[in-house]
Amino acid sequence: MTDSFGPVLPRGFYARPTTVVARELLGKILVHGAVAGRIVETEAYLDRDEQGRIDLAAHSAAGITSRTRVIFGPPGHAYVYLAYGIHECLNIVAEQDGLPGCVLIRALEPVAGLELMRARRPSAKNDGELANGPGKLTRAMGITRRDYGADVTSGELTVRDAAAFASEMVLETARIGITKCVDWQLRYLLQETL
DNA sequence: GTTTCGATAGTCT
DNA sequence: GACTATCGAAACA
Repeated sequence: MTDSFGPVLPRGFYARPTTVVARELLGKILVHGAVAGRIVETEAYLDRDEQGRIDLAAHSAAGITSRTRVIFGPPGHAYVYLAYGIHECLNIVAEQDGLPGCVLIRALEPVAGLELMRARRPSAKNDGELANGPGKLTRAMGITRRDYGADVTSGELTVRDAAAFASEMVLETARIGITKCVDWQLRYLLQETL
């Protein structure tokens, strides 16, 4: 990859526990073609928690289907699904091949290709609203179900390493928009320290 | 400013 | 046949 966005994260980055991958994806740069954004919010969707309880909020809890199969496959691939019949959402598969686990990318700070993002997101009132939600960021970045299963360690859609955040801290909260396992603290966000 | 609600189609039961 | 890992417009305060 010979562009200005920095080194692509290797497969090994993703072949770790989902919670670790979710936390460490914060601050990294998601690149799709000429557009890029800094990841500032993620959620982990697990197989089981530390006490062995099944994560019933995870799509993989339904088992291997045509939709969920990529979640059980090798790490570092994109799981894109349609939410509420309208919005496409991007996840990145974690854990070793054969084990389910993925990280929902919930929000980005636009970094490059702002003009294109604005054109794709006409309802955004300012640049902060271009990608501040899982359905919004896929729209802004041009990510669709065509990217289902895409390898994010090479090609058009990649995640790049970035300098560690200095003035921000990681906040852990409950996940959004689910009805099962609502108290699990698996949402990670970057917050400015004041 | 906050709350409510409809849109809309793929997936699973 | 029911449900959904969301969004944005409209209604209200």
